[in-house]
Amino acid sequence: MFQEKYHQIERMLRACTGEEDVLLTTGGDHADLASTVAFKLAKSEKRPPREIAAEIAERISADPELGDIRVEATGPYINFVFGPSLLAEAVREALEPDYGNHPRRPERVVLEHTSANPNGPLHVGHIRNTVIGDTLARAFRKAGYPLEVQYYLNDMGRQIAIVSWGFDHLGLAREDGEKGDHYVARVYIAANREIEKNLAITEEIDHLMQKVERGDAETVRKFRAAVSLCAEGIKTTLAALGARHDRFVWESDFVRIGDVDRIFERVRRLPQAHEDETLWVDLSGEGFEKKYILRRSDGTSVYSTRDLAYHTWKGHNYDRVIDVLGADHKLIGAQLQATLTLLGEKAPEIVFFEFVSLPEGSMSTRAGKFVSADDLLDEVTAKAFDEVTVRRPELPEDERRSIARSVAVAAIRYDIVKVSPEKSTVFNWKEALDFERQSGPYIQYAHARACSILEKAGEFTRAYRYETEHEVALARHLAKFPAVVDETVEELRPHLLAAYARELADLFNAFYHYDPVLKSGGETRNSRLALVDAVRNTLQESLLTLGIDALRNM
RNA sequence: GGGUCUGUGGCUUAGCCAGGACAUAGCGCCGGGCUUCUAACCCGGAUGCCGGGGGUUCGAAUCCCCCCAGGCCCGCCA
Repeated sequence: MFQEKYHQIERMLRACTGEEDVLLTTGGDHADLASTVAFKLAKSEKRPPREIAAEIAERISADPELGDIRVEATGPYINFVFGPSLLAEAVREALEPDYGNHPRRPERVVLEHTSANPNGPLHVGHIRNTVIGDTLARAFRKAGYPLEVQYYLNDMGRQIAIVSWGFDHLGLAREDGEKGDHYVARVYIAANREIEKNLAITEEIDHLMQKVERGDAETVRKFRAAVSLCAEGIKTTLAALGARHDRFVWESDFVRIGDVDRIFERVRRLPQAHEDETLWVDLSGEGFEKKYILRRSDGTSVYSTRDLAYHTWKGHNYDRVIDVLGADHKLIGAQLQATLTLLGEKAPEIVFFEFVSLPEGSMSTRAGKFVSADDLLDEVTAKAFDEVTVRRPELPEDERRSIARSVAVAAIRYDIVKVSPEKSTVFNWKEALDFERQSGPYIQYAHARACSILEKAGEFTRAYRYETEHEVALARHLAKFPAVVDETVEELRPHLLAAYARELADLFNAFYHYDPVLKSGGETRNSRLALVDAVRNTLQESLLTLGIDALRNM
């Protein structure tokens, strides 16, 4: 309804003013939609904007196509306010199952996210990638796109060689109950300590990398074993966070099936290519200073070469290619895009997010300086269990445990997704453990409240008459949800969805305190119950899109 | 040094790309509200030269230039 009315009003304003861009936006507190086109016309017509706004408002309000929308000029602004029948329509739409879903769209999308190196567990920096990526994935599916989510497993990098060397030489045993990824990190950290003590080991690592690139069976088997062990642990963590990948793509496959060699051949034919002891591309024409090296002097490929092969493959199999990457990949991401373009391939769209650090500085798997996602989940779940036990002591323990797990994921995911990706952040335990306003649990709580009211209400006949300030504000906000899903996907900004859900919870809580539902009667009661149900459904759909459980009880 | 992102009340943060109506909200602080639909809640109050300086514009947190501060990047690592 909202998007339809937006386009209708835009059309009417265009017809009325002759302007292409009629400067139509959401009107905030003032209106559902508002235009500042009068300012623009004031210049060419040399007349005061308020005069022009008044004229436009008058002409448009005379048009029967307008329907149940009130137009008024407030000074130079032209405001459009939805009338009662549109508010009723908004609530009716918000009651539909899968509210916010868009019709199927044709473009096949591949979204890559997380793709952390399998040399240790995911830490609080990695899961910013996971939460942004998984939320976008859910939003894309809601927006109607056929989507595949991929994790690119770097299984032949230097750090894997180090892990493999560590397994062979350090004799560290796996502890009881130790997750594979944490075990791998322990070996990786210890191996790095050895390398610091004895630099000759570096040559052994180089040798391992040459062997794996040549496809030496024993070395490949060892690398795969280490990577699998770590990846299993990572998958467990991803599942606990509610993030699902459709496919894990192994980097070494692109070497094995010959795609990397084909990239070498194609790059070599580029006018920008240079071949001495290495193969490199001169991207100075694209604004990059340094050589973009794709083949080492020992003949092996580097990460960038394999990434070119991977993205070439993605470009051939999908219409849109999207990567979620940390800001430390900005340069290499831009070089990748530039080189793919030179090769005539599709360049990916990249969503960058800035770094998460600890109060004491940057995180480092190699130095063992990080807060793992597993530890974070454990701590937050323990706190959530305490909270739910205080509030709902009568619930059986297994139910409290289950609620605590959902609340913990909500707290963690929301805490991450609510911040714009371009902001760098410092991990903070106090904020991570906060379940109050502007948190995931706060939104879950609003949803549970709505469920509770509906449960107590029993049968009722829906009505749709909204008059109080709080009812009207809620209905207006409900109408915007499909547009927010669209905007999230178009701008690749998942925090828009986070803000929307929080605002809806805020409005619902205010309504809850001012407008009694069960104690009202007749059409008011039926209208408010329908509104509560519509809010419940919309909160549920937005929480689901954020990867947060919509609890009925907490 | 070059590139890039960020800088909004004590702290965290929205708005910036597509310039307009009193700059968004939370935490913290002060003061209220639970025999009433779940108080993980609500209401009121104090707190802002939107990093600094120029410019463009009828109008700048938003666009342009310079400067300052911080993060990240600048490897035959990934």
